[in-house]
Amino acid sequence: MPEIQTTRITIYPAAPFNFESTAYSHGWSVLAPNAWDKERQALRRVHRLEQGHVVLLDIQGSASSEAPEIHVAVHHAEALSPILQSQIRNDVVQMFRVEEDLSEFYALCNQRGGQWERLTAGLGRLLRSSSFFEDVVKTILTTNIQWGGTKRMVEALITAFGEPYLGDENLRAFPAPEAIAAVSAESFAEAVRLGYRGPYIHHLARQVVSGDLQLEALSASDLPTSELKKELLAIKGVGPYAAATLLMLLGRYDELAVDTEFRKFVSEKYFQGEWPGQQKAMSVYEDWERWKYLAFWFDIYESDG
DNA sequence: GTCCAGGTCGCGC
DNA sequence: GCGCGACATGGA
Repeated sequence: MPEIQTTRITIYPAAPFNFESTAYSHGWSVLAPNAWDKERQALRRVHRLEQGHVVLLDIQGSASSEAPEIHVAVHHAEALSPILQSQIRNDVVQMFRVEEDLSEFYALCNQRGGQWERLTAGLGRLLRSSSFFEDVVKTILTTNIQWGGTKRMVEALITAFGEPYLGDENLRAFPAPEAIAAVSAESFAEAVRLGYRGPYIHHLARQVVSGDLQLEALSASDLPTSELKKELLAIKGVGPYAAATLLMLLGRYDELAVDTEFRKFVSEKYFQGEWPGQQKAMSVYEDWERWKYLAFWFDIYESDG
């Protein structure tokens, strides 16, 4: 057993920034290889670096909302070069959307008043993954399945193809596309029971590895949302719901992800339990301009209490 | 056993 | 462009 070292990295987001609400903002917080430690209000993640190192991240926020800080404890065996440390910093910055400017959204929240004002204290950031590949795979695995099924499939995928942290079979990182692409579609389907989604994931991994699909470049592109959406819809397994979810993950909130959850909530809250049709349902959030997704998300969140 | 899930695909019209 | 059945899997 190699000796474990801990390297600490501190990130200083601009205020307002609420760590807990970002870390625990949606299902991604508890979807492997992430885990939420409620006691310590800490996000743990088995994290694979580009060069193949696997480290364990323990991420916490500071108490102060005036001068917010993110404390990352990196547990590792091999030495962590400054380059690797900087990569980890960038990954955490992406996951927590440290550089996303929500001031325009907050202005709309203040106009609305009431429950919406609470968000302006640095809420509204929804956790991302450190790679868009991981976000796309996970999003495809949320379609036509209950949340329990999504968790099971993601865990199975990680168990079969994720690299372990220090040889610990129970702590594995999210698989690199190369690991999935290395096996045949048949072996992949046998190794991980993803149902009809299996071929989509395998094909996606092969496309990413071959360079036919430049996912990470796409995620960083400044294409207009409508064109970006077209590119996302071209991915097998990604339809209107998944595309809107992925746009949200990329910080574009103009599209609503219409699914059973959306239908149920909007019907009940605004239309006496009747589904009014997609156009009318979406019109509920029309005046949120390019912040519709966040408005819907926190409409549910605030209604749940 | 039967139904169906935070949908999407591929067809036929 | 729109409607419709099929789709793998396992939990409810």
